[in-house]
Amino acid sequence: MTVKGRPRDAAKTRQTLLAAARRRFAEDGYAATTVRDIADDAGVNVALINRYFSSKEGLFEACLRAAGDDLRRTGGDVPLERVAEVIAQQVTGLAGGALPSELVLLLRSSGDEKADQIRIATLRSSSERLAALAGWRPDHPEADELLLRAQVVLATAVGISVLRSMTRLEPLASSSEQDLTGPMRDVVRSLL
Amino acid sequence: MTVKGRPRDAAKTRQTLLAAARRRFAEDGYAATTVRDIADDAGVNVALINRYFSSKEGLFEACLRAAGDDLRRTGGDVPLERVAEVIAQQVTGLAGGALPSELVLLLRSSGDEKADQIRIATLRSSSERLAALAGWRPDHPEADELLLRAQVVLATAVGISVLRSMTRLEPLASSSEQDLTGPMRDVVRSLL
DNA sequence: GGGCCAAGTCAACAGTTGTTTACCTCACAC
DNA sequence: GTGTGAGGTAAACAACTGTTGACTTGGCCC
Repeated sequence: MTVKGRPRDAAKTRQTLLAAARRRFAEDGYAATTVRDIADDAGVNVALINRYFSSKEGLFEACLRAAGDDLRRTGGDVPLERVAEVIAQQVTGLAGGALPSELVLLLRSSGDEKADQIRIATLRSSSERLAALAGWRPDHPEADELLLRAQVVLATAVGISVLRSMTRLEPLASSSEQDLTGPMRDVVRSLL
Repeated sequence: MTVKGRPRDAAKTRQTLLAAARRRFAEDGYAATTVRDIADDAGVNVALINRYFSSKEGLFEACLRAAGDDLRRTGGDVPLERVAEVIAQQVTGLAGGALPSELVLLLRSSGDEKADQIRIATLRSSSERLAALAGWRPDHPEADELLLRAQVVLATAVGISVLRSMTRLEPLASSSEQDLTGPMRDVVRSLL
């Protein structure tokens, strides 16, 4: 039942599956998402998940890796003064197209060890890059305190993303990038 | 196979199940948690879940209600100056005994409509109480902006709880109530 | 002390899940 | 044209899940 007009293309099919999986995993979580859901969204046969990603776990790890890459791309050396607006943009999801914020997916857990390592490595590097903008260096005497503050900034971004995607808490859920830039600027200024 | 020494006591069994469920649902999420897991943790037969809570969904709703009640108890009229330390206490889990922070459970979703209503009602009242401390009134001209700022404070608390419980991001994951009070005070001051 | 009912147990059910296996079919090289 | 291999499909599997109904057991009242 190959879709007419779309030729057989392994790479494209793989990417379609990955995109569908990222959305499902981010929105519904790992356990609540069925491989059949993902395959149906992608308009593709279930068995192809195991063919291209070995297992549901493998697909999930690929999603985490992709989200981590996107996040690294987004935060590629931004000056401290613009951090607030980049975060506001990130959490409102205007960054990566129609996909929900990568931060939400990064928090989903499958219970698998390898997936956990990807997740934590991504979050750690994010918080360190953030701290570095405020002068953080690993060997600085009060390094931990500054890193903790950067992680609280990250936590704010995570919290907003999560509240926006898992609840309909108004006015936060419908707030625009512009609405959030002001508050975020205050948070960043007060912490870093 | 009733445990020797523990007499038959419906109320106690119900509470034991509820406590086990709250921990499991908060730590692993709704879909990843099995009713058999909960029953085993509670040292009780699986069928009792359906007897006392009608269904897995019913048990989950009871958990959300209980977490909401605890949260309301915690935040019972605190002056604005002490909000930061109460939040620091809440997210480090020192408040409700050995249970993980209620905020994490409040974010777990089962896909059920009724559960979603409980969740959002709790979060909404929390953010409104927070905003009210900063002078918020529903009919005030810039009510929405202030409420949004209060929800960003709530988001910070949620983000910290989530990052602490779902990752081992250091130094945030091992930070103490004292470590977090300073940063939280800065956040609250800058937003409210 | 014997009945009675709530508290707790057990086994089986029907549906769903991730995964595998054998099979089909399209596009292209020759 | 025809064979060939990669891309895609279908059906079945075994394990697991929430739920149910018939059953047993313990403690209290008369």
